[in-house]
Amino acid sequence: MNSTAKSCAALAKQLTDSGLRPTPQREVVFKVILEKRDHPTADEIYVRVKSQMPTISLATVYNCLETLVHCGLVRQVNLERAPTRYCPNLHEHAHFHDDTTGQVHDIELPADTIKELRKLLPIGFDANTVELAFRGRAASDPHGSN
Amino acid sequence: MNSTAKSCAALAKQLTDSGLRPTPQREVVFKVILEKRDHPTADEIYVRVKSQMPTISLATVYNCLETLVHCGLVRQVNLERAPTRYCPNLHEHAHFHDDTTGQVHDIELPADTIKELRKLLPIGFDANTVELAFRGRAASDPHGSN
DNA sequence: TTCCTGTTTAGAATTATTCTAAATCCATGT
DNA sequence: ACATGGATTTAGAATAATTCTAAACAGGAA
Repeated sequence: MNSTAKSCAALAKQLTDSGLRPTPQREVVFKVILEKRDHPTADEIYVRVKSQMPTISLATVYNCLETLVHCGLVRQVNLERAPTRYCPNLHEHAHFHDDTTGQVHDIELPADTIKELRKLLPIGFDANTVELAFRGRAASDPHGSN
Repeated sequence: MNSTAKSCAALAKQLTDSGLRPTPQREVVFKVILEKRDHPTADEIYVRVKSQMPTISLATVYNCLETLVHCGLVRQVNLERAPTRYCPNLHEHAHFHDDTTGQVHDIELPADTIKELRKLLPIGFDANTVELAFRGRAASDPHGSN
């Protein structure tokens, strides 16, 4: 089971499973996020989508993103005080925010890292999400990611 | 060495060390953050400060906060898409954001947790900050913190 | 005192996001 | 095929957090 969302076929299924419609707007937004995995912001997604579907509105992009996040097809990444970014990598992973370039890199984690981190919580705390984010600078092209 | 900022005396020193002036505004903002450690937002700080110094402006509160963060007297906490919060606990610690109440709790971490997390970074990545945040719900008063 | 630089202030500006209300779409029942 | 109703999209207004701007102010060095 690859936890990275793969295709628009998956999209249609996931949407209808949630009682939602696989509309052209949702498809193109999803496609754009899959295409270039650089953690784009809503605005960047808007620009990219417009070239394929010039009539789409920014509000729709926000709507679609909300829907995709809700269905678990896309993850939302909030780093420091900056526009929210979107990420189709559904693996448990951390993010590295490069202060120099502003780019966001995925950092894959050993299988049980998040599980271990959860154990650090005192009793009484029940986390449904764990976010691990680094900030700093990355060598120009650390491992070919973007 | 207690890494939690303790007093306004410490403030004055830290500021002058950085070539900045220990102004009344900076002092009162700092005092308010120390007083009630509930991770207040800039706006909440503004309200609290105004009762002691009614002429202060919101912009000044933002300025002072920026200064305090710069001097390392206060930490900035950004959780999901919400107003930035401020925290005088300078220990390495994580945050737990309670979805139900909106409250933020400090989670103290074993001494080397952050160091271990840093090791997970591929070569070429050099992090100067590591943020670990949980979201979920906490038992009504998990351990008397707020 | 005068000058200089750092600081504060009020209000305008910016930016990301959400809201609103009207238009449109689509599946369904007739 | 056709009307109905709920979901979706749209454009633009509204909101909220933060930053910017320009003018006033303050305090220390010359």
